[in-house]
Amino acid sequence: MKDSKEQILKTSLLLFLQKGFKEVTMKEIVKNSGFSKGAFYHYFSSKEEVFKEVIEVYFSKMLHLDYETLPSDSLKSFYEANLDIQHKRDSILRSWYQETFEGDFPNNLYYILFDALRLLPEIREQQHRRIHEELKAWEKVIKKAMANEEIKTTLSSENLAKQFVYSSDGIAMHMVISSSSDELFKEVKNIWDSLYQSLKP
Amino acid sequence: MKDSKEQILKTSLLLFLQKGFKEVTMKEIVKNSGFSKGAFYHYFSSKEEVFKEVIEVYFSKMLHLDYETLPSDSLKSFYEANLDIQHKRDSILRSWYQETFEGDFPNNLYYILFDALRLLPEIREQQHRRIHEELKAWEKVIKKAMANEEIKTTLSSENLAKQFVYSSDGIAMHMVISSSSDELFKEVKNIWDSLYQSLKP
DNA sequence: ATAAACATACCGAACAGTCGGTTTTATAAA
DNA sequence: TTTATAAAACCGACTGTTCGGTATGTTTAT
Repeated sequence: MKDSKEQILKTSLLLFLQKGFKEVTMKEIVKNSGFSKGAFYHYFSSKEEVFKEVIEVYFSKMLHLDYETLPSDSLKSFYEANLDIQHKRDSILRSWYQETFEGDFPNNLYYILFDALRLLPEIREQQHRRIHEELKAWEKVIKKAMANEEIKTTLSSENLAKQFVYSSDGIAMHMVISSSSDELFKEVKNIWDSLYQSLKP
Repeated sequence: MKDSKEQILKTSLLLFLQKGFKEVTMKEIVKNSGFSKGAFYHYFSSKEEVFKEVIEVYFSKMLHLDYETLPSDSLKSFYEANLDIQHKRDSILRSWYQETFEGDFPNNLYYILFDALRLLPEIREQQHRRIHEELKAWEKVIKKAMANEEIKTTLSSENLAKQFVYSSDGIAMHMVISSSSDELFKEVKNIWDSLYQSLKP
C-alpha cells in the first residue's frame, strides 16, 4: 500500500481504538497522521470509509487466528501457542501506539468492535463465524486430548471448549474495567493452567 | 423523583444503551421523552449531567448485586438465585424499552459501561470494587460447598470462583456479537450446570 | 401573585466534507 | 541532459449543517 495511505490508516486505527468512531474528528486524523484534509480525501471518500478500511485491513486480522497452524498434538501446547500469538500481536499494537502517541495504550479492543458491529452490519456474521470456528478448533483438540488420555473429565468436549474460550473473554472484559492489560495474559494463563491441572487423569 | 425528570432519565438511559453517549443528540432525548429543550434544561444542566445521573440512578444499580441476600447454603442454589435475579432485571429493562421504542432491544450493556468508564473516572474504581466483591462472594460460597462436600475439586476456591464469574462475562461478550441475548441466560446456566456437575464428589 | 414547569426561537462552535489551487513525481520528447 | 506535460499528491480556507446550550418567553399549579 502507498506509504501515506497506510500512515493515515494506522493513525486512524489507533485513534479509533482510543475513542471510538464518533469521538474521533477529521481534524485529529489529519493532524496526527501528518497530512492535510486534501490528502485524506485524496485517499478516502469519507470518515466512514476509513473506518471500514481500518476494520478490514487491521482489526479483522487482529481477531482472526488460523487454528490449523497451532500445534494440536496436546491441549497444553495448543493453548500455550494460542496465548503466545495473542501476546505477540498485543506487543506490536502497543509499540505502534507508542511511536505515534505518548501516554498509556487504550486498553479496550471491544470498543472499536462494538462500533464496527453498529456501523458495518456485515461484521456481525463474520465475527459470528470466527467464534464458531474458534470453539470448533478447541473442541477438536480437546477430543483428541481425551482420546490419548492427556486429560480426563466428565465434561463434554463442547462444554470444556466453551469453558476455555469464555473464561479468556471474561477475563478480557474484566481487564477493560481494571485497565491493566499487562496482567491479561498472565491471568488467562493462570486460569487455563488451573483448569488444565484439574483435568489431569 | 418528579415524574417528568424520571421520564427524561429513563428515555436517556434507553437511548444511551442504544447508541452510546456521543451518538445520542439532545434533539433525540427531548423528542423521545416527549418534552422540550426548556424542560430538559430545567431539570439538567447539561448532556453530561443526565448521563452521569443515568449511570448513578439506573446503571450502577443494574450491575450491583447484594450477595448477602443470596442463599449461600449450597453453591447450586447460590448460582441459580444469581441467574434468576439477572434474568428478572433483564426483563424489566426490556419491557421499559418496548414501552418507549419499537424494534429490538440493543443487546449491549457494555457499550454504556465503556462510555461511563471514559467520561466518569470515579466509575472505574467503583466497578473494580464491584468485581472484587463478586469474586469474594463466590469464593466464600465455594469454600463452604467444599467443606460440606457438596463439591470436590483440585482447583483452589479462588480459581473456581473465577471460572464461574469469567465464563458468564465471556458468554455475555459473545452474545453481544451474536446479538441473541434471549439465549444468554440459557447458555450461562448450561455452562454453570456442567461445571457444577464436573465438581460432584 | 408567584414560582415552578414547560415551550421555542435562536446562538456560536464544531463538525464532515468541498474546492480551487500548488507542489511533487513520473514520463517522454527534444 | 534538458524541457514539456500530465497526473498524482497534497494543501488549507471555506461551506452548509448539526450540535449542545441559552434567552426569552408562556402556561400551569398553588
